[in-house]
Amino acid sequence: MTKGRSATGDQRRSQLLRGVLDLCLLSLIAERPRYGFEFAEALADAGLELVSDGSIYPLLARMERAGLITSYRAPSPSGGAPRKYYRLTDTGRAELGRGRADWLAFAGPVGRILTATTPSTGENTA
Amino acid sequence: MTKGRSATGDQRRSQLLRGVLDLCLLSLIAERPRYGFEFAEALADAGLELVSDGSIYPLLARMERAGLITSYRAPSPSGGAPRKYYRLTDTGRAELGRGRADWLAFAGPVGRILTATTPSTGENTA
DNA sequence: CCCCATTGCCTTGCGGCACAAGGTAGTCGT
DNA sequence: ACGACTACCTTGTGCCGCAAGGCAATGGGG
Repeated sequence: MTKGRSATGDQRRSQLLRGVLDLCLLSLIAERPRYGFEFAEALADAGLELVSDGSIYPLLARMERAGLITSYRAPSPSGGAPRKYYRLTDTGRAELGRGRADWLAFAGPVGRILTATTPSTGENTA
Repeated sequence: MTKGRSATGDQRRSQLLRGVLDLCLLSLIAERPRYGFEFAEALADAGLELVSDGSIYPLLARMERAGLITSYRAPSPSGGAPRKYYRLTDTGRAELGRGRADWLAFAGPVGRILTATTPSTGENTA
């Protein structure tokens, strides 16, 4: 119990990921070609430890179908099944640009709303 | 002619709202008691013009059922149907505090991922 | 008085998506 | 051969924002 995130916290994080997880993957691919297992690790490195591969693979498939990314296979250097690497298309790069703008246009106002109030736990003057 | 936002952009914004819309409402209520119609307006003022009342009322009902807020009715000063005002409970205030922390712990890493990449592939969007 | 515009609240059906759990396949050490 | 590990993919579930539409109360005009 000490270690785990609260159930409600986990649930909120799941919801928060929506609409932005695809952009994160796109952004990570933009740096260099990546394969599935890498993403969860990279996201955890960035501070988002919660993303399960059951969310990532379907999303990658969707994005490939949408023409945002392409894939190719390569043998795993560490032994095991071959990896499936993804890289960006021009369409994907454009989408990433739009998405970044959308995120900024969203996170700004939200942050303002959430911090604009007096965050005191004191009594309200109702 | 499109009226400004693209369909895909609207959809992303819908997804982005998840997990944070309840916190925004909570935060707005924390300032002072509010009624339904006010929220869409307040969110638009903050820069989020997209939220429809079909999202807000069910959410308010859910939060009331969860014990985060309470409601009372008061006649409308501008004529028309009576308003239903909401105010925070202690539980709601606690949830708001937790939510703010969750948001910060989420928005930070995401912003870092989305801006950390070197957009070296070709042009720079300066 | 009746009608209707305005204000305000609520419901239904829909669709997208993260997730948990489980399954498949390739490679290696023993 | 067998298990362990790496890696990829699928299914079922539940949440929640949204569009569209409907109900209730108030007040003004014909």
